Amino acid sequence: MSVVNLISSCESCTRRWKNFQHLTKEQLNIVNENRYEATFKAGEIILKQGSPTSNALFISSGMAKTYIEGLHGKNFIISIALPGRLILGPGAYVDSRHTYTVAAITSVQACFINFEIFKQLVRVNGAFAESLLEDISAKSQGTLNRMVNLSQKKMPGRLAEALLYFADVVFKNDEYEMILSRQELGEMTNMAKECVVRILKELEDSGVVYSDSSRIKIIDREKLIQISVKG
Amino acid sequence: MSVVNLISSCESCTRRWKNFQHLTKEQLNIVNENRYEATFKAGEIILKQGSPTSNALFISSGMAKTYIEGLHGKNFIISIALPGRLILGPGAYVDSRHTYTVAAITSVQACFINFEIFKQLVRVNGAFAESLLEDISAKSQGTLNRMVNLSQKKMPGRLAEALLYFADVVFKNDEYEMILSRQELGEMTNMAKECVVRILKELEDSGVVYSDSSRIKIIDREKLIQISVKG
DNA sequence: CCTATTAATTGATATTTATCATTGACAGAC
DNA sequence: GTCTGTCAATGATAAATATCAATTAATAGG
Repeated sequence: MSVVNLISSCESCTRRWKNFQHLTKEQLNIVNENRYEATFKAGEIILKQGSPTSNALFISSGMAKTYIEGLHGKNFIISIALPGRLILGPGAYVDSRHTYTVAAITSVQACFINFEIFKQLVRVNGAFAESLLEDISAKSQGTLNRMVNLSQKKMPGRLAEALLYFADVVFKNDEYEMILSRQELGEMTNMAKECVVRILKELEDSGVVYSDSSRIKIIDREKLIQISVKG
Repeated sequence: MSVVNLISSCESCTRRWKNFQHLTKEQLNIVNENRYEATFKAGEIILKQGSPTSNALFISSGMAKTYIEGLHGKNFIISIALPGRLILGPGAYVDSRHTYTVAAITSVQACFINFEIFKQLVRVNGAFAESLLEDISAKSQGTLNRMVNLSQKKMPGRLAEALLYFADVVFKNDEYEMILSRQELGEMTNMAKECVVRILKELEDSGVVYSDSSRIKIIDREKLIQISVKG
């Protein structure tokens, strides 16, 4: 990993976290002086579950997966980490440990911000603190929603949900490169990889999506939403 | 529900949320002046999912269940709400709606605190804000952990986990009154009620717990933990 | 271009879990 | 006390999902 800073300053950064708008110019400067950049190749681990939360992470380009290393060596993929979003597990405010691992899917340019500095800014800036609460709350609500869905929906519903997540959140397009393997798609939807293949095929046979091993195209969005919602 | 305040003030309250220690005397006074108490009978709904988060909730006595009303009328029990803990779903900072319903299991004395006031205190008091972040983060981490466990553990592991939750968190005792029905225990562990019955019987047959319909006694804690951890 | 390796696919089968139907136990209403 | 409804328990069965084994595609190195 290289350590050259490619972004000249937070102030001019186009991928800047929107919550930084609540900081004063001086405070943003403090952030800028306490960050460092690094680039990672696809497959490399950016943050490791259990390691100390010495930094908050942002991605300036590329994509990563965040996942919990669970029982019997089985992973559980939580989300796709994208540019412009704060990547900071709840452990930062619980046991000062990363709750999940973050691994690069594509080549990734990452920006690390000293967490003690970050935390200090939260303490002194009420609006910033509130915006962090909003960010964390949104993630927490997402997790609760996800937990209920994983519990109550059957496989087609869970997979449909994941396909829509990629279309709506990750790529903002109904046709996209499937950056996860079938195995990983299973780790995200709690399915065996063989089941992912089969249900994907069912969705294709019924004309809802087109899929080859590396590409997904949503053909009948309404129907896919219906499958996702009905469970 | 009655509206007589039984607790004279926050300052003297023995069930006070520990995070209030970060407030000044004046700030605690503001809280005190913007709260109201109410009592609920077993079965009554204290907060309804989807309704506006006009208040943060605390329970001064009794127990309640918090649950999400999910698909096809199926509930998902998130936790047992206990005295001394903040009950505020993430929706408060997302869409100003309660993320889950809270219903009294026993007779409950509740204390409602105006959420706008609460939020204002978060804005002006950095230490209080940080303590709220810690509280919310702990819950969020718990949810993530729960989601992974529900996904990766089989029924015996999930049920064992719930039994230990009651022993360790709710009652702090290895013998306790099972306040949830088999149906509800299933809503907590994502199992059909019949399966709860069967696995409870298996645990009893193997000498791990004693159970009758209303009581649980953990006999072999080590083995129960092992079942819970191994999944 | 060929080969080694990994990922995707497929079919057969086993396991896990849910549903259905029925019976028994218990608690509150009258 | 008896009725009545709800919850618990049990057995039989069905549905959902995982695993295993084998084959085929895709891909990265040499």
